[in-house]
Amino acid sequence: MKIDPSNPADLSAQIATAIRDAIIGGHLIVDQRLPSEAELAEQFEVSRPTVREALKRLAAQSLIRTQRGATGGAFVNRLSFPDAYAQQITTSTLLLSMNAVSFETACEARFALERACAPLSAERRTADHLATMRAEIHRQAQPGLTDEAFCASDVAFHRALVDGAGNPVLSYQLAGAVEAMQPLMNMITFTARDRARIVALHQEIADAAEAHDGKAVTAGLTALEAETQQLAQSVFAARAARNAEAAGRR
Amino acid sequence: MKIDPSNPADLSAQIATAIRDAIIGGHLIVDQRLPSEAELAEQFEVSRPTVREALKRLAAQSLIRTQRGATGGAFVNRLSFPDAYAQQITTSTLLLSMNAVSFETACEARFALERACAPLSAERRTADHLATMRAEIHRQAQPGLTDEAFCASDVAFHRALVDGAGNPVLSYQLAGAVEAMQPLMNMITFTARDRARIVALHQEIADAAEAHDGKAVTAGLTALEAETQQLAQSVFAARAARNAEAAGRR
DNA sequence: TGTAGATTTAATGTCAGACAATTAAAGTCC
DNA sequence: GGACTTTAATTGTCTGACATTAAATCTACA
Repeated sequence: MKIDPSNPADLSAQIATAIRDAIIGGHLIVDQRLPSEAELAEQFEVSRPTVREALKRLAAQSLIRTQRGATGGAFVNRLSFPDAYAQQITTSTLLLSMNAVSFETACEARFALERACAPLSAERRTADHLATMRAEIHRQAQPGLTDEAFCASDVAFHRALVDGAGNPVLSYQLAGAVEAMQPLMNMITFTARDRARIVALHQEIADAAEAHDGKAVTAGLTALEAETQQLAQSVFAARAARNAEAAGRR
Repeated sequence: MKIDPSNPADLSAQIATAIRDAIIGGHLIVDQRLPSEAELAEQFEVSRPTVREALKRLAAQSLIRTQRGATGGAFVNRLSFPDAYAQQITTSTLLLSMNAVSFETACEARFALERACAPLSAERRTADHLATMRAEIHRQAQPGLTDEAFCASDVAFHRALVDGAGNPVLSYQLAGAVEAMQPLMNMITFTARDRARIVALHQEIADAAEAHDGKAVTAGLTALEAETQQLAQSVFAARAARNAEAAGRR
């Protein structure tokens, strides 16, 4: 494992890449201890701070963990599902917020992916998943709920639906799609009538899931997508009109 | 923006979190320059190496980029789709390889997600996407292709299908699901007959996409999933039998 | 002999100060 | 006014040191 000192890239980036490749390539296995920082510095012929910067890069991606003390050091970390969820969500959220992705595009992607889970979830959902969905529906129907709380409950409902598919890989992939929508959804103000329509559709979906009717779950999601898209469109149109009017008065 | 020196977590981790939150929360906007390392060190009341470690953590997640020179410094980075793809793929790949996820589970998730793109792709695919799919099918039919090359072409085919949906968010989400399967697929040896069946199904899918027939694309993917699952099962069963026999001889 | 406590040791975490490399801007000369 | 030089600011890297942590080892005493 060597690095190229003539490479214009940072030494710490090169070292991080070298170690990352070793992990991905299976040369370093889970829970294996890496050489100490001093040893790595010697191996790569750089100073300890440079090695440390490389290790911090890897730690930021949950590829390694460090322990202090006599038998401490850096260890190859088993990337857990929760860690992967978290990374997936921040990446997706930032991607959407920084790239002027239209609500329409994001919403379409989200519901398309969610429909992918519908048949599996209808088949396999447990009583637990169903109970979560019902509980969230109940919360959503309460008056006086803030828009943010309503959105958060919406996310919880959909996560329960997705988790019902009993496929952790699917849940992981969907986490980003569902959670990253939340900031976009928070831009919408929901009237009581809007909420009632959404709650009714959630009810429909939960009923279909209870009846193990995958087709009906899919249909419910499609209706919910249409409802959401339409709602967003009208909210954005109203906002644009208000802005235009304000500009006219200036 | 302050940190807690009594917190047991690394100072560099705390600083990285503080800056990350500022970016996510919109207090730091894209292309904005962060204070210089020296200034950050003063603000947070830590040394420059500690600040640098924090910045490297953020750089590892593509949240910032750094420039040397007089007007250089750390800048909030616009998370590009390619960057997000790359992160998504490494995370997904590691998640699968480190967590003993069964081939069955991963395969199910992949095809479920891909079916989510089928109707959209059938509707919107351009001639370009179709051409890519045809080209990959042609490559897959060539004799003498290594298993790895066959798998790589398979991935390219499916990416073209997914990209055909014309939704970058969808493409991004799928990147992980499709690419992360490749290491698992590479564990399979394909006989000529296996390949022929897969190529035939790809042909079917491409034809359906050309005819804008979303249902047929979905059906093709479902058939391909069944084929893949069955193939994997028989390969793994054969391997297990061989191992058992070898153990018996010992 | 066994165990509780003290000591040692090896590792990461942090700091201070310095120099090198890079790059844009300011200054200078023709 | 344009080409060249100088300057200044910033990141990249190095050296050496000390602080902190936690396991392993040693020691004293019952």
